Amino acid sequence: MFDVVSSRVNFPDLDAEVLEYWKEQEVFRRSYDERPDAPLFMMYEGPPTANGSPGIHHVLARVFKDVISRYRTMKGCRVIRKGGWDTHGLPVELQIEQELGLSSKREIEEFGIAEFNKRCRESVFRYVKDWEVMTDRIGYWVDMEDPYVTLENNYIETGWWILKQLWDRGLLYQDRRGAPHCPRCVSSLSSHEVALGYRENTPDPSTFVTFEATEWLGGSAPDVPSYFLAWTTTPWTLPGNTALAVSEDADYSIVETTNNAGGTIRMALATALLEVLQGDYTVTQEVKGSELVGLSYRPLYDASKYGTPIRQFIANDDGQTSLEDVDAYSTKVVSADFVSMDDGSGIVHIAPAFGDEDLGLGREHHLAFVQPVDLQGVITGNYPFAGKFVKDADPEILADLESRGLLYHQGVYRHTYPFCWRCDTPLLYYAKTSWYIRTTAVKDRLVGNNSRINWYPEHIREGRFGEWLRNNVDWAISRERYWGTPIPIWQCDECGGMDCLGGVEELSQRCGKNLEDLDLHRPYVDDVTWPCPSNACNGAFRRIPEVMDCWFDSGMMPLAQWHYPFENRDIETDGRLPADYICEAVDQTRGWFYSLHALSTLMQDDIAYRNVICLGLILDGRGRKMSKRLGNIVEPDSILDTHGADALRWYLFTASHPGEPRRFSDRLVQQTLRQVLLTLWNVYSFFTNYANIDEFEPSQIPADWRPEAELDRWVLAELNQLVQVVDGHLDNYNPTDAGRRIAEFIDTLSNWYVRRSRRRFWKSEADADKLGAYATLYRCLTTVARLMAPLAPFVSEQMYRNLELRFNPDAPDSVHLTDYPVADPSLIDDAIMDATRLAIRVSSMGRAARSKAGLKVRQPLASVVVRTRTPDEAQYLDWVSEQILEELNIKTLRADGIEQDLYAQAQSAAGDDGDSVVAIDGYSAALEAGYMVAVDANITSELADEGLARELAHRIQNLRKGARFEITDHIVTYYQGPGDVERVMTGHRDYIMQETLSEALLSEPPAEDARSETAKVEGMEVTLAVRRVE
RNA sequence: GGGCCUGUAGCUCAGGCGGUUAGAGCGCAGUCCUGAUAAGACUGAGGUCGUUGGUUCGAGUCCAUCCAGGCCCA
Repeated sequence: MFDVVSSRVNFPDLDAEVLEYWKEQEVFRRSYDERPDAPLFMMYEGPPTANGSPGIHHVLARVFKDVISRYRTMKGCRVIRKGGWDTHGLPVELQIEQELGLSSKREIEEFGIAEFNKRCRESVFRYVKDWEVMTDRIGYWVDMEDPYVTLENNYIETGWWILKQLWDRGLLYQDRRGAPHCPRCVSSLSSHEVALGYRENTPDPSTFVTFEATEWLGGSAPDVPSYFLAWTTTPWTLPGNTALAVSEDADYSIVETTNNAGGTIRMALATALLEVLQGDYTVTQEVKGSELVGLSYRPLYDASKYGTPIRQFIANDDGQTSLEDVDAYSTKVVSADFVSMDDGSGIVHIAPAFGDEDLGLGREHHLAFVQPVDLQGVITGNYPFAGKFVKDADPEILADLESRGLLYHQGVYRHTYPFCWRCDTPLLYYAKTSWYIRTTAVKDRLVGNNSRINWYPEHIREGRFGEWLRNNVDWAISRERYWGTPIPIWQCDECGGMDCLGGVEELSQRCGKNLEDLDLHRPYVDDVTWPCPSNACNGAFRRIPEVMDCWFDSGMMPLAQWHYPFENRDIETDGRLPADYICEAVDQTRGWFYSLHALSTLMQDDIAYRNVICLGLILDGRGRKMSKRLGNIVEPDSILDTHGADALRWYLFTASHPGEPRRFSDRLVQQTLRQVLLTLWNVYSFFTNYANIDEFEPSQIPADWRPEAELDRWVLAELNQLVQVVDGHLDNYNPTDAGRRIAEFIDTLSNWYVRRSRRRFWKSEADADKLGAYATLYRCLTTVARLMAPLAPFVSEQMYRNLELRFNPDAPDSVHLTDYPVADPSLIDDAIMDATRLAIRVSSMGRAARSKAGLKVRQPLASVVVRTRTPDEAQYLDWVSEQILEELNIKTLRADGIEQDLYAQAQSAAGDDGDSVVAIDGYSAALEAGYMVAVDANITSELADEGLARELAHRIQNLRKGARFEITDHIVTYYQGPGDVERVMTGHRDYIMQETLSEALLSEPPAEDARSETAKVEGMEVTLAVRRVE
């Protein structure tokens, strides 16, 4: 006997039962422990930061990771999926800063780095429990008992080893760059972090400033005051100006105009941008940018007069440049290729201490370097506006220039500007030293290796990711912060000598102490020092203060999760490198996808992953991005508690293709549940109910059984084709189309196979046809359960256990330990699939024809005429006529040539209206795409009686149902009504008794204990009643 | 400003190489069917397939332009 399956199912309860079963049976562990020789399939878990509760977008990534892993397991692989936690980084620090009420680095240091980092460490695991519960609940199988954790010493040590390799190869270097800098956090931000904080329509001063020329075209000093007109949105950088840049090939104009005081002046600016001039002017000369190059001008603020040190880029012997102190500086016009002719004046103010392009230009032309702003964004020196925060200094600088007649024009410019995503402070571009990995050295390999990665969707490879790689710049890996992997570089505080350490043992040797038990984090690692080994030097080696970008942490997980090379050296060859599969959302293109790719190209010159699904964003029901700020984040819990995990998973898989953004709402999940899972469940419930009544058991199916009945052959053809298609889709990392195809099959199975086969299950005799029906439906259900197991692991497990495991103690304990179904091509028969599709279509049209003519299906009709489009189809029609006649409740299918005639009549009656139903010649005819189905609208009294008999049987059935009788209960039926009822009850006695399991039809008032109902039936008042026979 | 993606019914989505009258589900209105079904069937309303051009005998599909939205980057 099968377990009784109620059609009322509570999926969340079912989930809990299955989870319990998996736990008892240790199914997940066994899915890899019990197949030591199976080929490996590596899934890398992109580590989440557990410093917040998981949201629905985390569920999305996790179920996509899971579905492929489960599929590969069923295909016979041993799937390694080690969990991981990302535990370092600014987000963690920010949270603790807020909790402690700290607002600057100074306050953190006063509070104490040791205690601060201790709080960071604790906070990271605060939400781990939530994550574990969610992960379990959605059926994501990942090893959470032995995860990799980026804060562990072993993990950090692998990072040190990697940096040491790069150091030895000259790929790790320190450089001064213009980097986005947050003056509140006093730290550079990575490009990834900058991206989080762009804000549109930020107003900034649009400032046109004049720089007075000390030399003019022709060489001598000008006779009238002459200026270069430059534009900036950051007046606070003007004290740092040491050059002006023009575009060599562009046209520039010298114009004559009057200044505010009414005097005549000359100005140079780009011809293309003359429109920025305010009043009347005359163009006196046109020149190329190249002719302006080399001309000198007076700085707006001569640094030597305002107490700001002056340095200058000097060429070294090795072709590099260094900054050296100088007493004075000259300022001149240089050429640069980045000068825009779209806005400004075509002459760009250059301050090497700030922008990165400016810095580059400074190096190239050996410009002076003036830095009048400190890292907190405060103006230094003795400028009139010294001591102010840069943005507050802006108006004062403008006023000062105005008073000196050097401000040509000012307005407001709205543009997109980056703010610190943590604290909303506007970022400053600030030239300072950072550590870099020279990824540009392997740029060609980055691009080349990328071509070997299978991206889903494919366009990411050459599009977003390829574009990013082709524009690769060196990776800034240092952060002037506290909670992160410390950079293992020590420097002598006297002579500046440097050393990079590649492991704890190496460090122990260097300092002469056993550091095995040292916490490798700050501040402890900062206490490790040793005397400078250089003979002439009395200094000490101290660690540089920076920690690493946490993207480096996650990018090194392929090696660090195994503590390579200190342990597990065999990962080089045993298939654990590279990953077969990773999956994250598209925002990881420049995050984890890149850091994995960059590090494996640098370290192994190989790809880090073979296949990657890049998920689109998950949007709310109105199509907006989910964010804490908008408060539209959907909590997975409420969805899981109402609809269960499979419904949520199924929805996420099938709603749209992985790369597309997807809208999410409770309603859509519920729709999925009803349409797919509930439909399947009801087929399953139907099957088990009747199988139990008939005492059918799987062992009754002969080993060499083949389907004979048309319906069976058809549905098994569909099933085997489904297996082929679904297997292909999953093999191709496409759960979306796999799920959609399964859903289609479930719909067909329920609404045609079972619908048309019901009588075969009901009938009392146990013949070969009935066994065939059971064997067929059994096979469909068990196969579908396995097919959908990777997508909907809970319901498929439940079905598997009841349908298969229960009867076969030798079967694997879980559907997830079974083999994925393999199609039997010999059962795939295109002809029968086409024929049945025709039957479904004709039936649909027949229903339309009946409906239009008011002929309800319960009323039998004499005949139907069908016109098909091709002779092949006429053949098929013959084949499936029985299905059609039964479905439409019609006696005969006429195929005596009448169809052509009727079709012509119907067409002319329909006129221009292509698809329609028309009444012609006693028929009601439906037309559609060249087909016609015409039903005979004539109802003889004999047919009418038969219809009434069915109507009465139907009413009796409803009474049975209302009285909650078992399907197999026998009854006595009472009836009272006019002569028509009496006649039909007598004339169709056998039919009605058989349909309703009545032992007697009594024309008398019902017994007291009978369930009774009086109603109008086709205009007649009829009383019907049923009583169960014990 | 640059790159990538997306625009098909009120909503969510299908529409292999261009080819009869562009489809499904949900929702709405109505009718019907049902002893598996919280389901299902039928009818109806709802589409200038984002715009404008082009290629073609023929374009939702191919090309170009523009518009709108999204993501990423400046």
